[in-house]
Amino acid sequence: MATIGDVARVAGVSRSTASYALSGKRAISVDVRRRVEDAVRELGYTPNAGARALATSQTRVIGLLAQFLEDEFAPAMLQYMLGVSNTARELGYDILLATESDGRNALRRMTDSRMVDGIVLLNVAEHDDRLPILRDAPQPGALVGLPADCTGVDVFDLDFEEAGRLMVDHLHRLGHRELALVSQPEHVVERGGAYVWRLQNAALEAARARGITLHAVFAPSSQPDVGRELHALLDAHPGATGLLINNEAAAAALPTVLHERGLAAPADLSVVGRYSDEFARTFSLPYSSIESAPDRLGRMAVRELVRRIEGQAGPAEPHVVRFVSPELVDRGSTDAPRQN
Amino acid sequence: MATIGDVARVAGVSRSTASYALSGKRAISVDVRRRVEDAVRELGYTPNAGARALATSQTRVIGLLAQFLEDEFAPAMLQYMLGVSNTARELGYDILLATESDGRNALRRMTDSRMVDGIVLLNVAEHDDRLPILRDAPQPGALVGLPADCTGVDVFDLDFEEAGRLMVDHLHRLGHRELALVSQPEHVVERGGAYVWRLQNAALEAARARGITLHAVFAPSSQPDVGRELHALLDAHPGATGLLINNEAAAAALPTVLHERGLAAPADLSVVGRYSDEFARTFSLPYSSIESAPDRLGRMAVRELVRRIEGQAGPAEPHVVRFVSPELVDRGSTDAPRQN
DNA sequence: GTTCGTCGTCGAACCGGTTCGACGGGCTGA
DNA sequence: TCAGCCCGTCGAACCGGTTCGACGACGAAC
Repeated sequence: MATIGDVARVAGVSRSTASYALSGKRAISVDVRRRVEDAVRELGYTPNAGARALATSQTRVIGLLAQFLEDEFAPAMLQYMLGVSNTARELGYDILLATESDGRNALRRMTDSRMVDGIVLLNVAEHDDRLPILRDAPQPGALVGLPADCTGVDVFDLDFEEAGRLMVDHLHRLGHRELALVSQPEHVVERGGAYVWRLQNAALEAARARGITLHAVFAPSSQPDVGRELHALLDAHPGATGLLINNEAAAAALPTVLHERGLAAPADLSVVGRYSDEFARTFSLPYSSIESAPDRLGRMAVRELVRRIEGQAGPAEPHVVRFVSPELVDRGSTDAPRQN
Repeated sequence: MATIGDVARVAGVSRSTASYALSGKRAISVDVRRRVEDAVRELGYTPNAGARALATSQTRVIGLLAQFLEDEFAPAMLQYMLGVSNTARELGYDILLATESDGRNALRRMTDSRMVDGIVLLNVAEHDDRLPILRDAPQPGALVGLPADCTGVDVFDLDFEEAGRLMVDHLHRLGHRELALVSQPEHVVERGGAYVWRLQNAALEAARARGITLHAVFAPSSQPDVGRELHALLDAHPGATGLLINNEAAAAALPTVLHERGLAAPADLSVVGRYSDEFARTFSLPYSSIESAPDRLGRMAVRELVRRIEGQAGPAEPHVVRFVSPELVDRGSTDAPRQN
């Protein structure tokens, strides 16, 4: 494999001159520059990443910590990963991926050994045990998901409160007076999935403010259990005319459940979900939904992270907490409640 | 950040001694070893990955090239990635992930700059344009998917021929005499997705050998188009009593389609798919299927790759082409055809 | 005709590890 | 008692880049 020394020899210059010719950090005569470039082509020279990292303390790699937990719906996760990965590439960074369940270990490994210039954390819990480690690390970090304490990192998330209000408002405006909200399973909440609460509390608050009923339940995030839970929910609240779904697995199971009960949306039941458009397409979900914008969030996180890595963000520029406003994608699954 | 020089100073030894104490490559007195270990703990020392890579020409990173093409069903892809990633970690390797559509570029970047010790290629096409690059690279490569030319790499794939035969045999034995096979969309084939052909040809051959009819069609891999295509297929072949699905998107769409037509499996139609158990769970698919074993294939590929990286495979040990035997997971969606 | 500044290049040092050869001290065996 | 060997340690070189300071040549300004 060719080194910069080989390039220098072929071009008939010193190593440092070859380096400057390639980086452009000092003036170089056109003649020499051309000879160096020719040598690079001739030898098929590519700089050794390790050596460069050692010399510059920059790796041009971003660490991506994704956890695929038992009770998480993997296809939803994938889209965040792709948003991060594709944006990183556009900005000239590669992705070092950790999927292991012990995120703390992975994080420490990446940051301590300086394999990465920055870190993106997905699926951040309210009291995420990776955060203290990330704060102590010399590399900057960006999160997708809102923890209780945002100091020292840039944070991006959907505005789940607004999403909850939006769902309730939308159905209230159509005339619904009794709704049911299906959230992620309870242990996701216990583990610190605060977004579940954020949406649910805001929805309950909005319902109270408008004087309507909202039944809030947790449902499993695995098939086929979640289907059973949906049946139970509909049995328990025959008066509910609107369904809010903040649980990807439940959304995926709903078409079958409705079919089994001989119900149609919106004729018999209005339905609003919270998932991405891509997800809706993959699962053929015909329900209006709040776009959760995983690609956009991943993109925002990487953009800000790179800004910080490259120091365009001033040395002590304050950290950012940014919420994406929920948008309702109308797929025609809501209507005025049936009169009976 | 502490370096090995710091460790050495605190322990009162030379840098080389500290290094040997940690690597164990030379005999070290217990006293010195203890002092070095104490210093490591005290300083929180972790070796710098770039420096180590430079010195040893080993990065302990594996490059993973996954392509998420327009017409590919992403959730199916994810499972291969997880199989690779988790196995790599178990063996002490990290994953450098490339999801960009230009796999050639990503591959060249990783190998030329020596960011990785080896490469795993997912979703390998018959004449994959990444292969020539991989063969020229100094790092070993392992593939998931069977190309026309396997020289210079280790190859792992499901035995799609056997899978095709197995599907046909299974339904033939139950008494079916007219079947339909739904494959991936035609341009997946054109792009080089040879596994589509492999299964289809073997299925056609088996059908001919047994004197039964097999209608083979391509279907889109996106929702909701694939549903429409399934309806068209069932309209066109009312006499078909068995359905073979070699198309994840079609499998995901099938429950809805059957519902819409008022059909049940296996009462009205026997169904056999080809997808992973994990996939079946995610999409609540109640159909018997040939396990495509993505996690197992990913695992096998990484195992062999690491063996080769670490030189336990003899210097010129011949490369491996290994097929996973298909296994039919019975979910009760097949039965004798309805007499009418 | 000096002097000064700029341009282009080079040598050397450095980043943080690993590894080879050398070397002193203690032990063993003849 | 001395040669020879092994054990434990050290210094130096190396991996392949980048970057700093120095320096010669040349043109412009006085």
